[in-house]
Amino acid sequence: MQLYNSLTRKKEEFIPSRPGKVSLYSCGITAYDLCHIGHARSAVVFDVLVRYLRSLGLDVTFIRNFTDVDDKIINKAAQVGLTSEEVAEKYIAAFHTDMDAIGVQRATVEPKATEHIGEMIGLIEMLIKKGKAYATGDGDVYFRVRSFAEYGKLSGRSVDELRSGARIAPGETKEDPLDFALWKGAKPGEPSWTSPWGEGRPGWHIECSAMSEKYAPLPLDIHGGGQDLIFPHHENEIAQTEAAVDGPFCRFWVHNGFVQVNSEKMSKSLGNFRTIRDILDSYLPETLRFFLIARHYHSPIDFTFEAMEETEKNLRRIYETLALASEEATRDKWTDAALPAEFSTEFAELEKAWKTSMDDDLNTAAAIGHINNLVRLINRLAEDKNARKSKDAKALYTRFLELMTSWGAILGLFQQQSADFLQTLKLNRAKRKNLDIARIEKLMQDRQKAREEKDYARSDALRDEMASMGVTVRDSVQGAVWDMA
RNA sequence: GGCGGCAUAGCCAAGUGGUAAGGCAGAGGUCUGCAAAACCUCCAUUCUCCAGUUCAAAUCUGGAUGCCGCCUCCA
Repeated sequence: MQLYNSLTRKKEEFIPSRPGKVSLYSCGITAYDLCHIGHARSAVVFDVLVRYLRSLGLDVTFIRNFTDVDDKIINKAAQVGLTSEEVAEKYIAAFHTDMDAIGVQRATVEPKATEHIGEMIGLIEMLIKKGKAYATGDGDVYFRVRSFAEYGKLSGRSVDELRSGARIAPGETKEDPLDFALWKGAKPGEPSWTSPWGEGRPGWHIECSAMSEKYAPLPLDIHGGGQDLIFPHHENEIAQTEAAVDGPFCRFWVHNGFVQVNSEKMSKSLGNFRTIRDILDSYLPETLRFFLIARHYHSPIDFTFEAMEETEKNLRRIYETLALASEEATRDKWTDAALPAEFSTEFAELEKAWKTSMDDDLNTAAAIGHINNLVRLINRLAEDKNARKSKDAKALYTRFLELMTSWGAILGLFQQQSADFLQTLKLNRAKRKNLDIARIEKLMQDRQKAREEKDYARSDALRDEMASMGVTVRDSVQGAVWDMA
């Protein structure tokens, strides 16, 4: 498959360096608050990538770390009267709860920074020995940016450009304003570990260098994260690891785009920060997941409730067709009537197109487009009075259900029983619209009675009453059902 | 100021040289007691604008305009 590599700025054929095996490291969260939908997007994107690579028969070692020692955690701990460990533990648990809800699978390894202090110290010592880092004497250790000639190759910046903006803050003892901390001397009350430079704690960037190297042979095949991590975090990881091991750190850098809210960057200061839990209060987890992968992972996406409503309608349409296909496929009698050739021809084309899209830089947006086309094809088949009952139609219904199951297992969608899902979705929407379900059920019964008595004036009046509540009624052979437009 | 990205229908959104996927909304039709759902037809001679390369450009090049991100913590 082709993947867009941020390092080379072009799409490249992805071939694992070790046949059949893939190492993928993705930057996880700093555990100091609830995850927002930006975290959800990043997690979902790499979850789909891992699932897809595995579906290709590759043995993927997926590493997603937790930063559990950091200024933000320390601040939060002081604010709420917990220890840093307690804060980190609480939000790691919240991460798992929320990510489980939206179908993000656990990584192969989920290392925590505090469990790898020894590895980090080892790496820092190696960098000092090579002249790439220096201790200041007051407990801090810095990476000597100018000593790494290729610094800036990922973010497209030159050291000279960066220098013009950087300053040494008062009290800092860096040699150069660009140098970044590998180790920070302990301040009173902060979590700290014993090191050759005294009590202290690691800098942020060194964690990922130490943990990726520990759990995967270098170079990594893929390193992922949000686009905002390109500079300085990923740039610094490259500098640290490559300076230490004198070899390449990672072959493919894959970065997901941002989630914006109403076209603005999501931030706490703007007050448009949306946690996963906020969204799941109103929408089903699968709707959020579908929203996140219905656009290409590389583009910024704009979160709006209108977009969620549209996504939900598309998802419902797909599940309606899954329900239809399941029902059609269980028909008792099948005929020998010939199926018009275009059904199977188009079906085969769409099946191929799905894989082509996924192979093209994980283009889930296009892949979902093909699923929608397949949905229409199945609906059209089920509309055809002759074709729908033919043995060939049975084969297509069955194949459709199989494909949706296997594709859905990659996308993390369409895994529920369609009837259950549709019922759950209906109740979810009814709740969101504050509908009185008991009253609707009563109106439905009254209307059914009126219809049986062929009192259409009354049944239509009852339907109008429901329509004014936003409820639509559908009559079928099995009886009347209600839903919302 | 420096670096990078984006600009496709009413809205969302695929499409990186061969003549515009898909979703939502909308119009007409089939079906239906009437509806709804589904299906069929229609809905961008055109991809922000200008110039260029090419037999051929939404796709490549140059320029203009607009929007966004990063350069400080950030998925």
